Amino acid sequence: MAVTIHEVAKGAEVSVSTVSRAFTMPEMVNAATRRKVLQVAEELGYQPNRAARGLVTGKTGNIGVVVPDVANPFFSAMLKGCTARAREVRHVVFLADAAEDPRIEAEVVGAMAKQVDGVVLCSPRMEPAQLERLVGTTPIVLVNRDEAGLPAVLMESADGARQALEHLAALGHRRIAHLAGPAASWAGEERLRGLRAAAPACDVETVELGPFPPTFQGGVQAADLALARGVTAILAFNDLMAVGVLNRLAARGVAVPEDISVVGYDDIEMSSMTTVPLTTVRMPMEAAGRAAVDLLLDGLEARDSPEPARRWLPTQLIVRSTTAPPRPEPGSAHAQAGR
Amino acid sequence: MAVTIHEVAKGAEVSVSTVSRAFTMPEMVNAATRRKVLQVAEELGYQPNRAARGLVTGKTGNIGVVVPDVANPFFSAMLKGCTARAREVRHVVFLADAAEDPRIEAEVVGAMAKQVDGVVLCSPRMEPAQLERLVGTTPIVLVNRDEAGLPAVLMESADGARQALEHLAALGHRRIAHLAGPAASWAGEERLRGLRAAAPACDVETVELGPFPPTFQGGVQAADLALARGVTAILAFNDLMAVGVLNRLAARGVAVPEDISVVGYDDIEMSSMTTVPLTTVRMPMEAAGRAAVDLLLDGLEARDSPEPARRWLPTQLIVRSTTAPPRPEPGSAHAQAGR
DNA sequence: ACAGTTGCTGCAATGGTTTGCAGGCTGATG
DNA sequence: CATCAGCCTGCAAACCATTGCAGCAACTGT
Repeated sequence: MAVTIHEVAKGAEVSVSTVSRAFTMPEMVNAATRRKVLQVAEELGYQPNRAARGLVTGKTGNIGVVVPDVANPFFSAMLKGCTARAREVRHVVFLADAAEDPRIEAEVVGAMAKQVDGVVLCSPRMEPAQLERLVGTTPIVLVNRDEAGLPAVLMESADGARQALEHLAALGHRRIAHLAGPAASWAGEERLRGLRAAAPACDVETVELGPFPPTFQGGVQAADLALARGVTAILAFNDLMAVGVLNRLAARGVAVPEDISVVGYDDIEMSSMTTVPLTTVRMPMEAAGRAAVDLLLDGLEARDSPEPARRWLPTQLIVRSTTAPPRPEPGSAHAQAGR
Repeated sequence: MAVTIHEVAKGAEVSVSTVSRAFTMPEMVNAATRRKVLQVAEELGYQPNRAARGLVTGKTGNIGVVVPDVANPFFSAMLKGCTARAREVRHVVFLADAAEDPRIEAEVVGAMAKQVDGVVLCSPRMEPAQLERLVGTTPIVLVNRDEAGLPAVLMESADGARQALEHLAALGHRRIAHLAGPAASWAGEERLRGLRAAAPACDVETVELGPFPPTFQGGVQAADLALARGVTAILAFNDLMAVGVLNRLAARGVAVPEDISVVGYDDIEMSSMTTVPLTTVRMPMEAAGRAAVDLLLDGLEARDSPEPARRWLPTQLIVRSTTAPPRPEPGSAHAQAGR
């Protein structure tokens, strides 16, 4: 059905080798011959079959990407980075959605392994041991997870948390709740680390709540708990939770940012669309996707480098409208009289 | 590097043919032999190389999916449906993000064509002529677009618009704005068709505005125009626009749903998370993705059927909190005195 | 005119898998 | 015991592309 290299060869009256070379090693074939070949190929609509090439060269030009959930904006942004970068370097991507299931994660990389040059694992949920088993199957790069021995692109989650905390502290907040996400989250641990490290210097007391599901519902659930603890600001695990918090707070009649400040994490699209736009720390998800495929491809070139490459991407606090100075305490010396 | 059928054959002391058959035509090989083969394969961690199989059988077990923008929740939901269904039928998906560019769309299906059994094109932006050219390259099924001669899965957009309109009419609205999306959108045309068909029967006057970009910004821009036209309700092209409308309305001090009703379209995740949850018509995006891969695979089986298959999926109005009866007109006979 | 380059091209092997065909073994039938 | 029909199994060709090697022509320098 589809047109092969043989038909082009026949059409251009050359051997298949020449056709092949015309595409992959242009300088090796006579300019006139090449022109002819390319022209015939164009007319016939020939597209090389990369699978066949992969068989002989060992390089397929495909890369695998597995995400826990494509419908999650955090991951779809990452995925977008991967596909965009892959296209730039003339690769195509195999996608697998693991449906948040560690077993599926392992299974799909096995299924893809033979057809790709390597796979990028976004926030893999699986155990280190399982991960270990996958290495050797095919080259791997991790995103948003740090496992000894594996190349990874990481985001400075801890630093983001620090920025958020300092921002809040500078506004005058002294008692801040942190709503944790899933216990197993690497990024979550990092954030907590950053928070704990920065808290003393900022002279703030953190109230650690959770874990909660990293969803809108998780946020509404957490809001009440935070409120009961008498904090003036809330740091949510991610934007989805933060939006849940915002909603619950509105429902209970507490004003944001007047009564309480809220900051999210990730900066998904939605964050700028809430009725009062969300202050959040931006994670460079798309950049992470791009970096991951670069790392993967570089790693394939340079087999030699002993220690696994890792790329750190900066995070940045985006101040919007859900943060403000806390209401002055009634008896406080600093209470502003006028106004 | 990777373990091939040959090593399994050696390990199980049989020929490669037998190993191959043990996997693909189990009933043809002796039960004991098969057990042995499967066991050795398991031990060695053998995974068949589907690319090689594809070369000889012409069926790769891969399907291509191209979307205009993975980061768009509408498409990521569709994509999720595709990947989920593909996994169930033991296929893997090749993903391409066309970045909303018709040229890229055409290009990527060309690039994938040889490696997949067919491709599903989600809301393709390209011209009918271009589309035509692609047919013949590889089997294709369309989603959310109706082009003569091609199998497609379609959503009853017109009916969704009808439901929304009737809902609004039943609440008492008589003058309703419709905010159109991109002019080239098939779904948009369908909706308009449904709207126009239903309006007379409902005794409502529609004010057709647009086209606008189908985004948050498009919505804020459109809101002012709608307001100026003195409507009591707004039907937006999609939820993103509706959220933009909501925001702009809030900023201008008009209360939703008291002063004006708003209904969106699509029912993306975000719709239920706005401070006042959005009334919208639900598009079965994930179901559409699943249906698309089914249609594609069925089409491959039954080459014979002459007329292209098409699957229509129902849409459904989801009433949440942005719709309510309009404020009674000051001089109206029906104005409620008490209260 | 000759040997040595240089530049281009074709032959044939290669990769991992499927599959048509033929051969071998077992057991049943006569 | 001969025949024949299943069953299984192996051999070898095929799929599409890449690439080392060798061949060939034209050109260089002498």
